[in-house]
Amino acid sequence: MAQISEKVRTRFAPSPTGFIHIGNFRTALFAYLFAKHNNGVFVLRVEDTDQNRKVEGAINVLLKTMQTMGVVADEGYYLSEKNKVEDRGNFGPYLQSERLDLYQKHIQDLVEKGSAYYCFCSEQRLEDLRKEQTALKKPPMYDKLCRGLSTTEIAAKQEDFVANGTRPVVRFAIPPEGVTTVQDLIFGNVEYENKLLDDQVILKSDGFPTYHLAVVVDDHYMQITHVIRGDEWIPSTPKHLLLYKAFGWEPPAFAHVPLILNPDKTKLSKRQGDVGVEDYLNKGYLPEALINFVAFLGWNPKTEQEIFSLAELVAEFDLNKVNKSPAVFDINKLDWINSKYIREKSNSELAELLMPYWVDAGLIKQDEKLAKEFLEDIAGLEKERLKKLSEIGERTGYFFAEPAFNPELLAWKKSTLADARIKLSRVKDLLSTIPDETFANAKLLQDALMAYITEQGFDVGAVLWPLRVALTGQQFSPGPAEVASTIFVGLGKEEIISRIDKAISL
RNA sequence: GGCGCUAUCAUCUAAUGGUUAGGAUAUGUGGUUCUCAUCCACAAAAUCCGGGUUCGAUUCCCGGUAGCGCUACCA
Repeated sequence: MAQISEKVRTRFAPSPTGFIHIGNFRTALFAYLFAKHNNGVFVLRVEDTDQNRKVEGAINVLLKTMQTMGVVADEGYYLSEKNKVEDRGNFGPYLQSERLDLYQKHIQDLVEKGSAYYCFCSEQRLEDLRKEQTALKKPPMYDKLCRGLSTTEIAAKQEDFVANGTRPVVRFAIPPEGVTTVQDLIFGNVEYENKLLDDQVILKSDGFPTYHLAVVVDDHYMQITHVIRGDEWIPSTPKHLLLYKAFGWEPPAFAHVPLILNPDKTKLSKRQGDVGVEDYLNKGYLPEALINFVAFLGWNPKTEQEIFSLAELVAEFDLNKVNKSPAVFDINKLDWINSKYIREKSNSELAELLMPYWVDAGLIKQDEKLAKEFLEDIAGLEKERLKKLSEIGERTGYFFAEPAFNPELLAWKKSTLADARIKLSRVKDLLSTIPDETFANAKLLQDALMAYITEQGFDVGAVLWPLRVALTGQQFSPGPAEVASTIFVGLGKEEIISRIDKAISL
């Protein structure tokens, strides 16, 4: 067991697949929070033992995502200031494919101790065996055929393999009897009968170790004190424990985190929407919102506070408060949290965040220079309406191009189109008497408008509705004074007058 | 098939051997309002089923059911 005085070391060990699954990210976040809460170290190591699944440039993407999320490793891989993949720490290399010698040495060690053995069975035999077992409704397991091979038999088979240019795999010899108990910080004790555990392959024929061997060796040498990982690993944990025992090592503490589910309660998968952290980032969910949301899937502080910064999470996080039951990923709640964070941004921060989405929507050209003030004003108007950044395009098109709309829309529900036109021309007259300083301030402009409406004894809606539609072409939008003031700032008073003229003559 | 895990409103969850089972999101209604959004108020909404233990079980135990995970030379 980990001593209290020992420095906590946790790790995130993704495979380089090119994106970070939201469930993996949450696990990484928990590992990070736990380490930081205990003044420990958070390590990032890359598990690339499956050469078939290797994706070019994946580590870069991975680190970039971690960095924008603000969850950066103290040790292992990180992204340098020049966006280069670098590593740091005393327990490297942090890429498993660069640690092959270490694994092979330990596998050899196990073979010599009799805790592991060469297996010469062909894939065909293994497949047939599995089919047969399944047909008989028996659990598919390796039948340990090679476990009893004599030294001379092994030598002979080795020779055949060498002649064919192939290599045998190595399997871990599970003790035939006894019970292995996983003591999990979240799930409690889970018992497994050894005889039900399969003799797992630990060295593949391509010379790479499997996950099971590599994870144990690495966690040991990297001095990981708490293995925090997804709960799909619980069933393999007894094998890992037995491996620690075979090596004569003290195992770390384990904390398995429950899964994240689709709304239909299946394991969160690509088929039912986005699963990559990158996907959500691209849609305009803010990193802090994503972190806040994901942290609350399976964990909560047991108070009524729901909005937490990363620093607050570090202060509050406690593995004891992690639930055992899986949680459904509820996009509505994410939207709500995201909109809360959007509202907390300053107009200028928000305008900057919004820029790529305006470009994306074709409203602003890549290197087009627009008045900062204009964009900030627009950002301010939309701030409390946006659920995610990507919505900005469809909401603000009228600021960048004259709106086209059906004239019928000009008619307020309690009035008529003809009346709308009359009101618009009256408003136009009024606006020509209003000084620029008033235009520049939405509040003052609103006051001026209201004063006029009251003085004339008009219905408020009979004036504001058509004016708003004339300016925006939209059924729903921010108020006319706010919009007019923003148009004034970005496009000038003439644009306002021209839109009103246009609406009158439509 | 085997092994394992899980089970409170639609969703995220709180709480408890005795409570009107609490909050949040989403939903609905009303207020504010030219519209939308915000904001405010209100409403509807849950302890999977069956046994046991107990004066009393949503809570503890057992069984069932359901869901999920694992069952690879993938992680």
